[in-house]
Amino acid sequence: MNFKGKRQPVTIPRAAKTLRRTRIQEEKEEQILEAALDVFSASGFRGSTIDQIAEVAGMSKPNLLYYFRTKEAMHRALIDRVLYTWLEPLRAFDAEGNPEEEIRSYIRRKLEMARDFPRESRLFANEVLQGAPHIEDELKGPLKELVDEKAEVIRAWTKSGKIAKCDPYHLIFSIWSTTQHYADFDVQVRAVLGQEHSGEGRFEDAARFLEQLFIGGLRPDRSES
Amino acid sequence: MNFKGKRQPVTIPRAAKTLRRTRIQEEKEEQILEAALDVFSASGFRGSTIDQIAEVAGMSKPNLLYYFRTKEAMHRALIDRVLYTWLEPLRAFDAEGNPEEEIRSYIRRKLEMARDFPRESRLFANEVLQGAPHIEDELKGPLKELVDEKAEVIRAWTKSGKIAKCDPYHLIFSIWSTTQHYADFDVQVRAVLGQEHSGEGRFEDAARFLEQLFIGGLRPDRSES
DNA sequence: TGTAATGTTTACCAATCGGTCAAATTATCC
DNA sequence: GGATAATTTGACCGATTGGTAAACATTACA
Repeated sequence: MNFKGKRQPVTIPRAAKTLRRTRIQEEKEEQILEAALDVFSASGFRGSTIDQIAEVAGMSKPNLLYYFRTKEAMHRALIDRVLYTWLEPLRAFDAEGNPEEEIRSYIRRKLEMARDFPRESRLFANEVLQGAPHIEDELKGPLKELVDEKAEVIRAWTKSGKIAKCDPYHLIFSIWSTTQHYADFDVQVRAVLGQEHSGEGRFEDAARFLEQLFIGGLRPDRSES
Repeated sequence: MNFKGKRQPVTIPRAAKTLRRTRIQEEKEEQILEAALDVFSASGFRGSTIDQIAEVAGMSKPNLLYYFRTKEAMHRALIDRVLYTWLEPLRAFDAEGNPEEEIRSYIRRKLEMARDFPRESRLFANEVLQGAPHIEDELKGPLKELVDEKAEVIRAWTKSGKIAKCDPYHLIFSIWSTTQHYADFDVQVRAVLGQEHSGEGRFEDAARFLEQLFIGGLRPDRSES
């Protein structure tokens, strides 16, 4: 009551007094981010509206804005929450493991994520495709560092002859693009395969092909001059 | 003067009297589509505004709408114009050619398109990513037919043992995704590679890697049980 | 050169956008 | 149960959206 002015929404004080966090807050923010994921992943940031998100979340627009003060804040919260999870498979890439097996399981994992979390994949795809205006820092920071680290691992493998000599960065790009394709371009994949091949077997087929491609393509057998 | 009502914009009569088509029409429509490509490819359909396009095109909004009556009409005209060109590389896939060489040059061509026409790539990527609401018919029609045809060619190659046994559809998907990645996710690629590797050599590196990957991965050498 | 067709612009519209406000409602805690 | 803080809502705001109307300017062509 010190100031007659506006009471601050909860998401701001949260930083100040970290202790208090209502059950309702927990639930509603969850609800909102879930809806936001639906909408942002389907239309991109600019193409999405707060009203859409509110409708999907089943609450009024001002109510949304009570928890997240702006559309940007929603998007940011979503990105932050999803990014860590999204990089998990790459983080699991183990320098000590068997190269062939590591690559194989990385492909598997990425493909599973494309199957099980297509909205998350599309969220990033939309963002990056449109110039990554909101996640540039994440790309140049944490992402680059992680990739640099893993590229070094791969380079070591190539040097010791465990896999064919190749550019580790482009290898990683290729695994990303081929696997995420099944989430991001799902409509196209379905359209081309037709109904007959659009069942769940689709992902098994893709996994088999990609393993064959990458394992075969990286086999150190012959000298690739 | 027969009707006092609105004069029809040119793009409609065009269908009726195909003969007349002004020099100005030619130029302005070109100008508009060029600007529209800029904007749509950067923000997707829903995220783009007519005002943006008008500004890029250097003309007033009503003037744009004189040539294309709606935002949708612009988008459609753009899609129609670009689609044929975009499928050209796949169309060039030759059943009679040497499999290894055909695949190699298909990769090259797709990669060149990603480098030289990134906006076109992103235009489609945006559209497909957001559920292809405007090009569903094209995907299920012309695209599917072309892919079916070329998949048959590849299948013949695998059966005759010229390349390793593999799913032709997923092979095509993989070539699409890996090559278009360099256009669609350009920002990410740059961010990860850093400035030092973001020069023109980038595409040469990518080409080398992808050829190695696909040629190696499809070599029929050993029996892939 | 005149005039009809074509092209361009200013002013405007209703709908929707992101976001605010104050009042009303509900949960929390003593 | 009452005070207090947290939550929710309807009404609203200025800016922007896609698109229109009609006056005005230019071009093509006889």
